[in-house]
Amino acid sequence: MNERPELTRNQTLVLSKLEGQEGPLSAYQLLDLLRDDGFRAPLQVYRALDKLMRAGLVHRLESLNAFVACSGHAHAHAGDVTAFAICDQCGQVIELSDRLVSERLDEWVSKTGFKPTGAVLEFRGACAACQARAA
Amino acid sequence: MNERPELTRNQTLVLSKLEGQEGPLSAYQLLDLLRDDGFRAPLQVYRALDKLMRAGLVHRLESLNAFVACSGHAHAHAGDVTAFAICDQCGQVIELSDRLVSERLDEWVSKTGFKPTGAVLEFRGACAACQARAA
DNA sequence: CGCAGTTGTGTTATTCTATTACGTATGCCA
DNA sequence: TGGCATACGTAATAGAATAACACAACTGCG
Ligand SMILES: [Zn+2]
Ligand SMILES: [Zn+2]
Ligand SMILES: [Zn+2]
Ligand SMILES: [Zn+2]
Repeated sequence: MNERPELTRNQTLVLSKLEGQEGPLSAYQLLDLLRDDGFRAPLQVYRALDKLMRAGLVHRLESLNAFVACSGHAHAHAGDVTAFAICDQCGQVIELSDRLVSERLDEWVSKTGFKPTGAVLEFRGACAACQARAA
Repeated sequence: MNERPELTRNQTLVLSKLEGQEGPLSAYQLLDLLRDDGFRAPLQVYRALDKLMRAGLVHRLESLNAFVACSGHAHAHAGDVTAFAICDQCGQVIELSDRLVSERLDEWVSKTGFKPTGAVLEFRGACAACQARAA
């Protein structure tokens, strides 16, 4: 479905930093992590992120102004909305995708006459591990 | 439920600008609109917005970095999640709130063990009027 | 081959968004 | 009166994203 396109050096570097990370990273955090690899300006990061997002390999978290590597198994979300559960304690992000939920949400919103083309669905709270830790 | 607290002059000014507007406004747009009323610095806007958001009178749209006056009738959303349908053509924002949808979403997310305390739900697309106009 | 079109790059500067820090004023209540 | 909470004004700074310009590499094509 979403064949991994050829990635350039910069794109590969950005993606690998995101993949080697539990939680999301901001563009400027990425920049700092990539200084040793020759990155000098924000635009180098943003351009790579842009490509990676269009390829579906990276997601942007609007409520954090940060980016995370896609964790969808075999790249599940084809057309379905993707939701994110962001733990405010440990920063971990869980990616959720479900055909049925997508359809129900679409239906709900469409009732108003609105025709959605995209959605931002981000839940904030505590992941299972952090709840256990707090108990 | 959410009795309107006493609002100060600055808070009243910010709220009235938002209420007299079809779509959302950024903090800096608000600042510009309020120069004649003596506003000089972003912080004056942000502080007022902060209070207004905590009072539930204003919402922040994460995907736009902008703010909109609450349009909930009689202040419906007490505990329920609020979703926003943002028209990318005309900028109008529709506020959606539904007990059943809230519960279903909560259920869905909770299945992973995640315990949500808040949510950002923003749909992008075209409102009914703009679809008609495009047809 | 020569050349246009596309994509990626590097650099600088600028814009837009949000917060920190510091000082002041005001009302409330012990 | 003194302490506390809330709001205010201003300046400086941090953080996020884009605009503008120039160059390199690759592709497809006449
Ligand atoms: Zn994904
Ligand atoms: Zn956690
Ligand atoms: Zn509302
Ligand atoms: Zn519209």
